[in-house]
Amino acid sequence: MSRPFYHFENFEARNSLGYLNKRLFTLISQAVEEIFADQELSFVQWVALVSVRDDVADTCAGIARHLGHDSGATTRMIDQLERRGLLTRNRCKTDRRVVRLGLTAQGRAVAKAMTPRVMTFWNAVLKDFSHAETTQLIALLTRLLASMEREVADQKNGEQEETA
Amino acid sequence: MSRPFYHFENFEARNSLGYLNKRLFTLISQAVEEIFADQELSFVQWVALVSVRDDVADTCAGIARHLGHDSGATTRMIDQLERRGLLTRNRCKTDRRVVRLGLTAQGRAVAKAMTPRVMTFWNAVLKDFSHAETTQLIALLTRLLASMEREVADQKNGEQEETA
DNA sequence: ACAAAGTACCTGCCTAGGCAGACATTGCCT
DNA sequence: AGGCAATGTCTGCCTAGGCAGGTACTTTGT
Repeated sequence: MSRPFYHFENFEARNSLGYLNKRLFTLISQAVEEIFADQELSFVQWVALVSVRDDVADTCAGIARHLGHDSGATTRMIDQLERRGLLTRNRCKTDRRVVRLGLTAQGRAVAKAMTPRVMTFWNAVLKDFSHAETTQLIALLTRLLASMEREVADQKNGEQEETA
Repeated sequence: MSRPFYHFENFEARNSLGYLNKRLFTLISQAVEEIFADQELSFVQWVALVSVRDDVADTCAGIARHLGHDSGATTRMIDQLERRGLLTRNRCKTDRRVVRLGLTAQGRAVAKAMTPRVMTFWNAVLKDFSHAETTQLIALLTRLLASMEREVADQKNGEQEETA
């Protein structure tokens, strides 16, 4: 364990990863919802669509894990995508608990049409960043994410030991 | 404008700032709410408290801007903090639209008691990061935030021109 | 073979935050 | 002075997501 980074002198909002992340999340959400507004598609719905297309997740539970969401909320989100004909549900034959998701032709078309919009948006936001800087930012965030996942897992284990 | 960073080959979830930020936000929220659970305090309530204490914002509207939140939601959040005796509302004498916020002794105590918890948490998450890396991550995120704010402002101006 | 635990899905309930609208007050501009 | 936009605050209404519970199914352990 290295010397702690935060201490009472340097710990303030502008300097805090929590605050920066929260603020970024709010702004990104607003901007991205704007991008999808004419398709009445939300950011998480788009992530769900792309996840299914790219075989990252093909079940409700998988998408919920991927997004770090509640499985109940995910069911309802998928309901909407299904109702609008962007994807289909199919009860799995070999494991009858599972409902497998698949894109419809329309779902595929929407995902394809939206991708360049999102890319253009991000390239505009990143226009003053060198590729090296962007790459490094992504690398650091990826490490932070992994570290957070470990931390949350540890918290959970701690609780289980307490109750045991 | 530099060469665009994202193109069809490298644009995927694990690589996307939007996805990374969203995922981090979810995990950070869970972890931080956990930290405050015994005080029945949420992350945004804590930010509000600290904002008032440090003179970053002393009105509902100011806190709403600071957090990038809706002013209606902020009113209700402040209601809770007031009801629990952590801060007070005072109608401003010179500008009678404004309600000035101030911490109570209890609010000050809570803010003081929570700070080390949050610091400890972040230091644990960052234990595998050198100070140089953390500093750079914060710097990059700060630049990204500024860039996002410009982008959102531009979007808004664009809309206004359309309707005009 | 069978009980127990775990997993996937779905449903009601609750809360936080966004949006639109109302009101009071202030500042600006003619 | 008088109209009018802008600001701060607050209130209903709506939606998304968390939580708890219930059912169906599968896996694991005895």
